[in-house]
Amino acid sequence: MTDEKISENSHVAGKFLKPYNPQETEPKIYKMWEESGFFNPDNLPPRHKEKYSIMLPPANVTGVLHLGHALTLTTEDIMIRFQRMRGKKTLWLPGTDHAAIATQSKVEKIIKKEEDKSRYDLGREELLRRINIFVKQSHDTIISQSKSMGASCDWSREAFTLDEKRNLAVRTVFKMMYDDGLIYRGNRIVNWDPKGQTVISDDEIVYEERPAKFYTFKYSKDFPISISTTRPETKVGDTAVAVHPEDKRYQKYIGKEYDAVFCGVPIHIKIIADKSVEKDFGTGALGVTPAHSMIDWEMGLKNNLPVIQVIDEKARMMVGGENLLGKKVVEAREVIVEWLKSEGLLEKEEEIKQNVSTAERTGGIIEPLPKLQWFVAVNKPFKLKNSKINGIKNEQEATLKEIMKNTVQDGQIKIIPDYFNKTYFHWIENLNDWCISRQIWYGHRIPVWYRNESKVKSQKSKEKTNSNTEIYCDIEAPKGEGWVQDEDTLDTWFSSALWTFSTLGWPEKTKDLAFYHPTDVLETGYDILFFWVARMILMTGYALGDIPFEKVYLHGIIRDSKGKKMSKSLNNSVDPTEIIQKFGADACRMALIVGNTPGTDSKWSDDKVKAYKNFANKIWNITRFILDSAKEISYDPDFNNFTDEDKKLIEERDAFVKDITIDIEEFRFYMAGEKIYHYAWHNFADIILENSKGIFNSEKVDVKVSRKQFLFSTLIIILKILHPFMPFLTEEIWQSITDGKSMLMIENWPV
RNA sequence: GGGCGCUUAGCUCAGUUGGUUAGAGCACCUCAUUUACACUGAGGGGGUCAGGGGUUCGAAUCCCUUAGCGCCCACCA
Repeated sequence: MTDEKISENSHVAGKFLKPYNPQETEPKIYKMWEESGFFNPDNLPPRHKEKYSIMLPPANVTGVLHLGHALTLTTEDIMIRFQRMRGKKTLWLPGTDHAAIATQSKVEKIIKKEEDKSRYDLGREELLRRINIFVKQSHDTIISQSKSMGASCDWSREAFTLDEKRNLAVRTVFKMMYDDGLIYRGNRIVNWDPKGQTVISDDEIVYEERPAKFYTFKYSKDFPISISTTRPETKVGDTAVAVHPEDKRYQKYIGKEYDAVFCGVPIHIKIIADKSVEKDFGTGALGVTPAHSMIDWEMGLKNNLPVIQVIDEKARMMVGGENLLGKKVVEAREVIVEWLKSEGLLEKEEEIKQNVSTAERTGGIIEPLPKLQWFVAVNKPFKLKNSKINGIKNEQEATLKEIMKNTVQDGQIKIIPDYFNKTYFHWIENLNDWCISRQIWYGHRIPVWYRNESKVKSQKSKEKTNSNTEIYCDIEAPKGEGWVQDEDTLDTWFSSALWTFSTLGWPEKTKDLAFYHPTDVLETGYDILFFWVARMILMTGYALGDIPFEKVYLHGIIRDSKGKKMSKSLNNSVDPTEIIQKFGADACRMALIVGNTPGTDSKWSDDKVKAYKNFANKIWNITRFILDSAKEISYDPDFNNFTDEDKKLIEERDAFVKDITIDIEEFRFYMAGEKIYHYAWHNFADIILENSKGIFNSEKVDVKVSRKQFLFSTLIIILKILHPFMPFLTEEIWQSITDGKSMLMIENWPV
């Protein structure tokens, strides 16, 4: 303690006669912080030298803040405020995410409901205009809510995943990867979402268990082998039947070819052998539909089978007579089953449970379709430039998968809690090429232009570029006539994957980039470990040859009091704004942090918040007591003549402060918060303050002075160590007792 | 099918890498009340640490095993 002054003005103590009022205090304090400029590291006093940086996970601009955001904001604000007080030059860079599919489908839904119009009725330009209006509102709500949580972000550096600078970063990385052969255009089976009318990546699929019927039948009366399927409607697109090469029942048929008319559609079937067929499943024979199944597609490639697409982008039949053509797949299924029955071909109909793939954002049932799309190759070697990645030398050949693996394997990036390493590696092992193109309009347009392309998109069954097509990929559009830009946009995670460095101005070589990157910690929910964290490691490793962050702190999901995930459909969401209104942001923050260990889900209860609201008032009254008692003694920061009893208390207190400092350094916020609560209330207030009453009533001046000085200095320490957790309350008290001469936010941490 | 995690007081959870008698908050019970604070204080009850086995001087903690719960990945047509 050096320069703190505690005011002795009587009006100061008077203010504490009323209970603490967070609603009145918080906006006022936040305004003061913002006006001080200290959220921006450039404005911090000279003692702040060493950098400490965190990039806030950009919130989706799809609506309002929920408790998950509140937890992110609180946890990161604790880290930032703690490090700022310890003298670090702290940058906490905020922003928002355009969340391509999520945002577009949300706006589309609104337009559909209000005007009964689709995006095609509006057209690309008008839809984007509407989305931008929605996004602006959504953004403003999110920012003001983040501020009400007390977040000490540097708003002057705020970024958006779809603003101009981030768009330049996206185009630059795309071009680099294209030139390195890591981004390629390929025709293959992709996950088509008929509801969202776009392709999605493997990670955006959610499996739902549903009952299904498993049919066993023959294509025709004279076809020798029975097959089984849950999707008879796709069988009009079959071009082979696959059996296991060692299956004695079917060996004699391998290589033979048959013609049949299946529900009015002529089909030509070749019998092939493939080891991936399980002899004991179903009939042991598999009808191969290369156009509508991932596995069948691969078999088709190996065996050079024709690919016949029979289902279109709207999940309707593209072949057959009146009974089939144009029908939705579910209806077509019934038609075919009826036909099988009437022809006496259906042998068995079983009830089974099946995992249906659905689109995460729209809920649409995924229809695997062959399409020409853009991919990032994760297993293709390239020369890594400027490598600082462990185990990969500069200019050495490496794959993106290796970058993701090496950085975490050798502890260059540390994941907290560490058991998520296993989940992470497991994911990488199963990772396939990343489909990055989306058929939606809101997002980063793919920086590729075509000339002489013969209506690639309209030919539904054969998506290929004709041989005359010229392809041009660059950061800017090509000069010359006749170039048409790719219609598609990029997966939203492509741009958020660049977040740690695009926010710092890359590809420009900015001072910020040199100073603040790599960032210190990435704090986010474990549910986006794959979507985001892994992709950031991939992209940063590729573009900068470096890690994006040194530590990954994964928090759990906040569930409702019964342990259910909060969701709009269940109507069990808790609005942080309401909690702040009722209990104050500080109380909300404490409730989110205490008892919440990393990687573990926690249950929300208003009772918990109430307890911390009471705690805020307790601190308030502790201050009042100290200011009110033994008023004749004023604070002397240099006082040193403590009684033995007080020396012991100081020793205890200082040991406690060291202890919680280590807890915070080692990311045990849940524990530090609880310990501070316990020390302040049940040790300092209940024991020490109670005991002081007797001392202040006595006539021993030395003892009184010693105790009063101890109480003063301990109050200061409690305010400081509690500040990262309850910034508003502590700053408000600080402002009062120092008469506004300094700011707690940038005070020295007491050890 | 593969992987991860959880099971500790009525409830929600800690337990820092094995070390006195297992902790906290909330809830509950008793008492106190012109008290800094009722957004309060003093005290109290309550646990075979999921079950079983093992390692150890010593286990909630390490190993094996059984049961239940939850999550992630794969997607058998």
